[in-house]
Amino acid sequence: MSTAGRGLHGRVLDTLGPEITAGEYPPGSVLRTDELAQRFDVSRSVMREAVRVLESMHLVESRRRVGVTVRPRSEWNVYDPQVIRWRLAGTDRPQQLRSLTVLRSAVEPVAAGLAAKYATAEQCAELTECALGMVANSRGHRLEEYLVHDVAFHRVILDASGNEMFARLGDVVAEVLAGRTHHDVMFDDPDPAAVTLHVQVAEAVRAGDAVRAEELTRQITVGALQELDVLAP
Amino acid sequence: MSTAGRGLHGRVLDTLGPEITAGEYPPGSVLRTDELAQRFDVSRSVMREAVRVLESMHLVESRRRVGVTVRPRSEWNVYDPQVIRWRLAGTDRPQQLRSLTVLRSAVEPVAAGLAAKYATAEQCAELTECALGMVANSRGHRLEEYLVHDVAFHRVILDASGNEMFARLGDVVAEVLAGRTHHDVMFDDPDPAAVTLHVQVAEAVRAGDAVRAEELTRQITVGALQELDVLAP
DNA sequence: GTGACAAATAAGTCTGACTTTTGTAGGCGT
DNA sequence: ACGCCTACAAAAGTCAGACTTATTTGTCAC
Repeated sequence: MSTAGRGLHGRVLDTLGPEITAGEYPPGSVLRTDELAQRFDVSRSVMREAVRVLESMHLVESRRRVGVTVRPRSEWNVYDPQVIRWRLAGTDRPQQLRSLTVLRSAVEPVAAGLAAKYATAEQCAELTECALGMVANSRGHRLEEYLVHDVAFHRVILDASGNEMFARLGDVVAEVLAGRTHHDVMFDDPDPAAVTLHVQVAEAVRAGDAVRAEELTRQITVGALQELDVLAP
Repeated sequence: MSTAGRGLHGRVLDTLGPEITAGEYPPGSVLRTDELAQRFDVSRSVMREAVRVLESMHLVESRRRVGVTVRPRSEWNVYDPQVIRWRLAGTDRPQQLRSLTVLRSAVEPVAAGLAAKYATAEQCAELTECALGMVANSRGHRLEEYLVHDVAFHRVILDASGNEMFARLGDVVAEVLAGRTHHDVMFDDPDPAAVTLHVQVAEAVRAGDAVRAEELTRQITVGALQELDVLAP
């Protein structure tokens, strides 16, 4: 599911990345390439490649005669899917989940409005299909099946918006939704009101009613925010 | 201003990155590290580090016995500031500018609403100061001075939202605004209505009126979208 | 205290040899 | 003709060692 450490440097990142994003090395901490290479039992070339990747994510900065210093959280590339995954897997999970949900509340309504304008007939059909799938699995502890359709629904909306940057948030939304189902408290069955809203959004998009699609989606995201407030006050 | 090629691999990226994002190598194209190393006159180690960075941005994929293949645009990490800069500097500029402006139209209103809730007294003061600076430079061809305050204004809003992911869009917004002033057609003086809106947003945030701050900011971003439609239909 | 100079240090770079994976081509039998 | 298996080759991946360069820090003279 994850990037899967293809190559040695990837395996190094799989443990070093989460350590850094979890805050195990406070900002300003200094790591030395040689020591890291020894610790992970890899050559310096491999270690350097790993450091370069971390550097490109703005997690660390490498300077001569100083070492590899950890940058403050405020400078991280928090939109990097890899960084997001690392943070979701570690101690930063609650804050990361909140940030992402707020981001969703900003982006998804606008995306839905655009989808109402630009969605193809095929996308409309797919959307309706997803909504029906959600309805069909909204009762009887079918959380896994429900999740699949929920994720697909939001992916279609983001894709249909026609905005490449919105579309790229599909993976992120997928992980937020999956996280809600698997890790966090989830009621036995999804909120019926939310299910209805999804169906209505599909209708609005199909009808080309941008204002309505946007407003309905806003209600969905407001619900997600409230859900979060209940769990983590 | 840019990342500035610290180190040899950085200098390689400064030319190879823009080439890829400009679409000079169509998706599926295969590059070989040895050839690239020769072309840029660097050692393979350095070239490998550069490839690793491109790989972490999902611009390319490196596979044994095949080479370094360019990935389709739909898989790029389009939120990576470096990728954004490369695209803004190349042939992708119009599309990138549109994507970012649409993203702004989604994020900034919500950010302003949150800022109205969470902004500190200091941030409110800073905001008012920026708005005043915009007014003061809104006439008489003082585009540069105006730009400085405009950028600062939006940065404060995004920071004051309290959402780390919104805050990280400050640099992006800065480059969009700078691009509008420098590269694209810009009227001799900024739109007076936009200036007024900024002042009103500052007031609304200070007053803690989230709904009003959001709505006013939405008007600002709608203006930015219309501006774009005029330039690139 | 200030300035210049010297030493120490860690990243940066290059090279060459070796390993591992994997796509492809060729041979074989059915 | 078709499928399967093997052998080869190509390219990335890895490693070790020697060398370079920038930057900090400490020292000494003034």
